[in-house]
Amino acid sequence: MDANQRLEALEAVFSALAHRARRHILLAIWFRGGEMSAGDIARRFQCAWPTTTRHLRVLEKAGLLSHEKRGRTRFYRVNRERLDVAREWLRWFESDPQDGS
Amino acid sequence: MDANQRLEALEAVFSALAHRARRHILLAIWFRGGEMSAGDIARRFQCAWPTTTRHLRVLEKAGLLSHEKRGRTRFYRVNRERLDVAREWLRWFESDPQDGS
DNA sequence: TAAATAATTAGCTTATTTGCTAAATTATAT
DNA sequence: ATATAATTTAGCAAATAAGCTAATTATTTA
Repeated sequence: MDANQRLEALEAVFSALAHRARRHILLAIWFRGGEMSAGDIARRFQCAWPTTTRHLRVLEKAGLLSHEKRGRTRFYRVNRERLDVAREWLRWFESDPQDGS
Repeated sequence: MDANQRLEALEAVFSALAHRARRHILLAIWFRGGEMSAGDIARRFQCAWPTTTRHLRVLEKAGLLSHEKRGRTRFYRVNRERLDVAREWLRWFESDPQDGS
């Protein structure tokens, strides 16, 4: 992964995590065993199904989810390791700041 | 901090981190020694000063920055510990998922 | 006090995001 | 073949976010 890809990943991951519903979806899938069908996800939330579908797409484009189709059902699962993109960015602030002025 | 405040904090922190310029501002201040004047921040970025001012306000409302006024200059500093709000959310995904269905 | 400097606030425009309903797609069951 | 179920895509309206310029506020210097 080159520097540019890493920047894009950062952008996508942090943007995806910015919406309450999307954070909620990730948690819901994770605590259901890491995998959940689109319908079950949609039913768990108040908003209309197409709205949830779009949230799923945003999460998937960010690499935080992937899906597999079994019959007419799509199962989404969390790509837990992709959250490291955010974790790594946060790590910049773990060591004391240098004065680079 | 009660549950509702924690949710609001989460919302504010992740929303603030969603914008490239704001992440960049945090890093710039941090690596300048943890403190930097509004003018120095504004000059470091391509966008107009008022745009940066608004980014600073978003970051400050999220608790990620605070400022102190010395003369006519405002110095912003990073509230490093506030990033824990994001770190803690990410920790949900550290232990293996439970099947709670 | 007037001019200059540091920064913000106001207000406007454009772009993006979010939510909705209706229509389309794909797969299973009758 | 037809109907039903699971889900997405299309397309629109409303809300939010982001950028800009011009005006304002507060502080220091001449």
